[in-house]
Amino acid sequence: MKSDEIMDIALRRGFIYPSSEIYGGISGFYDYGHLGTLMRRKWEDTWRKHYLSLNPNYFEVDATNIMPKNVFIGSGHLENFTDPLTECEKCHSRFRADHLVEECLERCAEGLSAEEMSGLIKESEIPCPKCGGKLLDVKMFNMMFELSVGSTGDSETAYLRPETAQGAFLNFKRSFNTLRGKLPIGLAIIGRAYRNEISPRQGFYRLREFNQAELQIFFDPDTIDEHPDFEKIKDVSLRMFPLQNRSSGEVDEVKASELHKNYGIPKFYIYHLVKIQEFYLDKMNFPKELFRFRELSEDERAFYNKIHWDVELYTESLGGYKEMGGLHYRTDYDLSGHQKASGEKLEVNIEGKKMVPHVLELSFGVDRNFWTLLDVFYTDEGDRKLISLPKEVAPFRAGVFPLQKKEELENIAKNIYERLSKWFDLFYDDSGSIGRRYRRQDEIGTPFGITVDFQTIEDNTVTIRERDSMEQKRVKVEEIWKNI
RNA sequence: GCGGUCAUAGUGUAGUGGUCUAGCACCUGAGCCUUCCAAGCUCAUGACGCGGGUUCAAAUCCCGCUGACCGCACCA
Repeated sequence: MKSDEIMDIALRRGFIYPSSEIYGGISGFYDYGHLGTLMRRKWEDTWRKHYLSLNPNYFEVDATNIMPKNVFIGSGHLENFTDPLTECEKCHSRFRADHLVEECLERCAEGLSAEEMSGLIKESEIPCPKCGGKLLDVKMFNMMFELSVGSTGDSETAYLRPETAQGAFLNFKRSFNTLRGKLPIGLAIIGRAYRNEISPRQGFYRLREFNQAELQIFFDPDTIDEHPDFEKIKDVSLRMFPLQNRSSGEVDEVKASELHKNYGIPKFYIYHLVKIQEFYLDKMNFPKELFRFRELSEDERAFYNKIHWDVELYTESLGGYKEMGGLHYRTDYDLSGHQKASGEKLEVNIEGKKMVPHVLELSFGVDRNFWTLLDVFYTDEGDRKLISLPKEVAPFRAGVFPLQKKEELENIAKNIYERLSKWFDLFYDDSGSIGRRYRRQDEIGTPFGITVDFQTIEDNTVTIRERDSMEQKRVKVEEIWKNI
């Protein structure tokens, strides 16, 4: 299976490892090895460059992973991130208690406490939908990791953040002021988030501790149907998978301008769809057939997301199209929620116009994107395994090799390695045959091999070997940097 | 959480109570050879997931834990 082959390389070469492995590991947690760390950092750098350059008023900020309980009352996570579960006494199947109450009693279960739901289930004698057995008391299961901050006597309940986004909302007011009161402003956060999944499956896809890269754009809702650069992108074809295509499975290619005209999606939203697609197709080189925007139905999306399309990539090892990110129009849900819960005014005043800005969220799961790069670009040619990673995200840009282990060649090669290392991540290797060393680099996605041979001594040229074609060309040492 | 299957070097595996001081292949390291694509030769490193039990004796049988995989449920 492809996921086994990728995991094999990942473990053997140093991309990812199970966390706390020497103690037996822990489900849903992975560590990054030396190659994985290089690669993830490069993915994040590429992400930064791409999304922060969309507007001079977009910046990266950073926020803590631990936040006090009240934050999550304001954000709605304490209420909405909690699932009421009930278990069957007989067959031990577990069910969402609120869903059962809604289905069986045809009443709204929103806002009911665990006790109220237990009472309703007992009164109405709702049986186990599977075996008809008796259902036990409802227990609240919250997906957030709970912590107590401070010494036990006066400790305060806090949580590990379940998404990086909250940091941007909490810092909105100060950021807005320090960035001199302009809209739109964008606050990006790249960092860890935590969800206590009941049972994480699919290896690296659903993690309990994971990395997110998110950009929260705060804008004036009256301007949602305009974008200064819309003209430039109006003819771009977007790969859309709207709700009505669910049964056919077909992806429509729709021009940005038509998306506006025929589907009524606002221009500000469309502009960012275009930029996201550009990131995946042009920066990450994914074949366009593997990419699509998937529209979410009302019950799939969070209630506060007014418009929600997921970014999906076809990932063989994960069994089909999988969510890599999303573009969420969150309205003023977050800022208004925090304004209400904190008592702090989060509305802004621009030239006499008072408003709570609306939020467009670009949200990406870093680890999933990382895994999918390995999946999509991995090829087993039989006698050669390679990962055709785009050079921007490959852990190493090039390998530097002396053709043979001879001092006169090694000296030149080491010298090239040292000089170019200021600009590129390189890997120096002088052991084994030259072919073996090329193959080793192919397997970890290194795009180029720079080889010092006997001709180098005479005319100061080296060969540069390209990973995918295995073709070589001879260039002057001073011009290597232009060719890799 | 439940049910099923499983756990031996970095990876893939052999091993069915004593022949295990745990075999093999690939990988890795040192050396020889080698003027560009996994060649060859020599040598070397490295493993029974963790904890308990049964037994004269456990990689092997039993129990618990942890983890992986597959179903069910869960997945703002």
